[in-house]
Amino acid sequence: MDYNFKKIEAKWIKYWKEENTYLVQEDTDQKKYYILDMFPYPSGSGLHVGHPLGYIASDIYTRYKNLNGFNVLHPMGYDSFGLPAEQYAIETGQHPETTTKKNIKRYREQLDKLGFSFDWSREIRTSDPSYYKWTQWIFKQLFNSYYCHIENKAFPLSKLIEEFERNGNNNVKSPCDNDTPIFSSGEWGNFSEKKQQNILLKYRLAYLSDTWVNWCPELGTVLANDEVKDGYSERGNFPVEQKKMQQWSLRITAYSDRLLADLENLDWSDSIKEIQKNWIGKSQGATVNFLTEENKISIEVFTTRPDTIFGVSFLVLAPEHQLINQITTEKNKINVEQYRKIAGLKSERDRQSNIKNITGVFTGSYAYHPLTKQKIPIWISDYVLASYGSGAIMGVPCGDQRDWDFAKKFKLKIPNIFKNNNVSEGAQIDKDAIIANSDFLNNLKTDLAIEEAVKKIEELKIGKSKINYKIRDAVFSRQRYWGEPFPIYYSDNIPLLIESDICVKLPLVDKYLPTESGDPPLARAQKKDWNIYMGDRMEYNTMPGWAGSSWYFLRFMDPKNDKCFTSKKAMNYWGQVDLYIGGAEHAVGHLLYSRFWTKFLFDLGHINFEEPFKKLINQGMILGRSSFIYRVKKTNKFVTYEEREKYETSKMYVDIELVDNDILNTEKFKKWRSEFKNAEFILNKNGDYLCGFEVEKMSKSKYNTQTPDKLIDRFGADTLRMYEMFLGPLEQYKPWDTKGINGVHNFLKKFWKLIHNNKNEFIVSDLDPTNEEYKIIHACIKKVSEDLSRFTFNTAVSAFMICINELTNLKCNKRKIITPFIIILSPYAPYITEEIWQKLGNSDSIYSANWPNFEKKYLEEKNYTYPVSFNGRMRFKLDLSLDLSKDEIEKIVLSNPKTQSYLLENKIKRIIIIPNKIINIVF
RNA sequence: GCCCAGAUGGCGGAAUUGGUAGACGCGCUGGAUUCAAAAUCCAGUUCUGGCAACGGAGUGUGGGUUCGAUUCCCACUCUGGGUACCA
Repeated sequence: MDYNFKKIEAKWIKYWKEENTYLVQEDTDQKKYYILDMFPYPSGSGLHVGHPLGYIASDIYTRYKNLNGFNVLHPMGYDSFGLPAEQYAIETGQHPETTTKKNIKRYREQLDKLGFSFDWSREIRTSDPSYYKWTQWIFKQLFNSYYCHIENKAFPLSKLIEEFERNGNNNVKSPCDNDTPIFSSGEWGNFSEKKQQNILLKYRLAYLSDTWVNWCPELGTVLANDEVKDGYSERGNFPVEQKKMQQWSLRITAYSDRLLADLENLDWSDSIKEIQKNWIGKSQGATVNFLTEENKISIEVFTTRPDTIFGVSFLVLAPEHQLINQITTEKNKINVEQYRKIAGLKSERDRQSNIKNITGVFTGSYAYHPLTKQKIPIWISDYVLASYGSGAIMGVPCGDQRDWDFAKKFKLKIPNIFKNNNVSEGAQIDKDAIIANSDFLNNLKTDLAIEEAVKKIEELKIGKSKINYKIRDAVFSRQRYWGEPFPIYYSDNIPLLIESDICVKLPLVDKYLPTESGDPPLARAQKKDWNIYMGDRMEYNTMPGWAGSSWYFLRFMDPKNDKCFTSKKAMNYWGQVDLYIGGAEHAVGHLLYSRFWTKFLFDLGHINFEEPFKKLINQGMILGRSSFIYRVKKTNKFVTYEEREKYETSKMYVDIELVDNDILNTEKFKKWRSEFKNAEFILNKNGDYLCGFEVEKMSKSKYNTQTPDKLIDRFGADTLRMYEMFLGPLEQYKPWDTKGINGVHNFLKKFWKLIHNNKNEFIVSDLDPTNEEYKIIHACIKKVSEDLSRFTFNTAVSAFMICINELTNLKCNKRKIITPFIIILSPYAPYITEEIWQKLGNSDSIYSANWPNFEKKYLEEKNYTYPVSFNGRMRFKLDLSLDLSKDEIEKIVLSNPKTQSYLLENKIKRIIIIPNKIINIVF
């Protein structure tokens, strides 16, 4: 083998480690650049080929920036808390820390092989107490803060307490729980300590509230949406219901407006900004109160279309609405109860997506229309969500399609409120429609009618103008073991902070399951198992996966600091992340929460920037091919793909390692998980179990991951790096396929051959290059520089190939050409270029070289080959001097005999000549 | 359902501002080398008619704007991602 990549790569991994080539320090003489990858969750299946895609791109850009004189921070770490490790712990009894450490070791080995320029001295792990100590610290800050809408920022709670002592809460404009009472300073002073704490909890940015969870009674635990399939638990296939549970929440809604407004200045893709915008979901509308006929209960609805108020013919409440019990008449109680039970089994997503299957139930009660005083029926339906608006809507079948469908199904009235409108076909959703049959709103267009309607509603005191947000406060607790414990204990049922600096460490437990009474796993820990224990009990919940990832970019700047989360000095130098690369699937989770925490820390003066990530690139996913098996419901029998329709089945992922050519290895499958030990199979005619498949996201939960190891072994990391880039644009989604990898490997071999003789001896020429050779290398420098500056990593690979093809044709192995070539290639293929850099006689790393400038003079052209088109269709080409004027070009073209043969008898209408571009003759 | 993307040869993709559609690579076909194979090198390769010269069609579908559309506009189809406890 001439190009011995194995030897070369092993040599340079060792060198970089020994020489600390990629160690980064603050250096105020140098301009900084901070490049960050979304750090991985270290799953048991190892790094898959999708992970390095972004890391390779960021590594290439890091090296490019570095060669251009920047001091580049490019760290890596692990988001090491998470469900899969816990699941594995439940199954095997191993502590998640053990498996996590093992997985991290594996990841590190894989990452090292890929030749990344990470500064590993800065590695962080979110599950390490030295890290989560500071996650807890941030939680403490959130717990001890409230948001002030007057100054539009967060403040320490002490400021709020002072205000309560002085004036009560009458003038306070701060987001708080809906049931917060109004009190005077005197009343505040007379409240018991417990009552005061309860009230403060209603203002804290981290607070306790009741929220809905997927509860699986049989497993005695809360499930992630991911773990629920069609209303059953993926594990064990048990029914799942919705249950209310007291949990920690973070008041992200306080920041809605700022999170929305500041999107504007971010260098992020429009689509991701749009996703966040829609997630925040700011809408201007109004609340309207409807009084019930009998007991005069007021039902508040929220609407974005108050202009359609005269079209209301019914009200709909969410099945969870608090007033239902009071409203429902005796006669309808049974129906309503039944309906609520069924709705409780459905997930929110099911309720929203199943619009063809309209369901609902009548409460038996009526409300008065606040303007027309007409009687309108009050219904319950699961298409109304308790969590949005007020959990109740006014049904306007004439103006809203869902309302129209609902009215049709239950034979409710559909009063028309638009000019020239026919209500029998469907709702009128055109925003330009003119209002009719609506008293004072007649003949108005939507915009104006909304204004007038709101004015009237406020005047009559039947409602208020209101800005509503779709975004909800973020639920911040999980009933899990493998997450950050809260620095919280309870005394007399009041949650209190552990004030000392000590990190509350995860206690040991005997099992990673919930207790028999349904408490989270931490409730199993004995008092002595906690490194700190206070009050009646400790908090049993842990923090969610996104806690640690919401601020990790700050810790990388100063990862070893044990005095604070990151020193001011480090923060002032590194500042914002200049370039953040990661998947678009984090659009509203991680990317929104990090923005929230950054703003919060900014408000308290801990950091001096308000947005974490200046520029964001979303690498497209590398998609995998998942395999599926079909379990016959409520059994341990699995039916082959062909026969699956004959049974009632649920579709399940199966590890692609157990599948070859879509045929399941049933023996391996039985050993896969203990629950399948006695699995039975219904096979096809050939006696095989055929799996179904889908091309989709590569993910551990889909068991469809492919690792890079085998490819590195066969082709080397330089080849894999270039191939992943060559696959297509970074941002695009693409299915994984190794077919083309040979081409990239051949390129490196070809390059090697150009500068080595038959005996594999290195050989370069010291002759001066010709203009032609200079032109080739400078065209390549130009193309690669441009491509890198616009992040099109794939086209640069072609440019390298073209360059080597052309140099090979000229048999050019001149030092003055090869040197700049390896420098621009080094970000892509760091190993082979280090090797050649050394062979060229350099004693330092190629990492300390300078990026070459391309020189225009080598690329200037005197002539251009014009495509000559007739009616836009290219017919022939004409090589012309670029000095010619338009008139001269026209003369030459018209006098060309070919022109006549295409024109024939036709008269020329127009001739379009764009110098250096095209000639088009229109006839 | 809702929100966001994407669709170009047999395959991955290129065409940067509306200006030669298919760069580069894979695969395939033929040839050279070889006892043979691998490796390497050379030539061809969108489809279609034709010996050829040269035509016709063509960037998911249908329409529009333009001298000119993969690129801009409108309507749709399919695929993927997210949808609040996977990360």
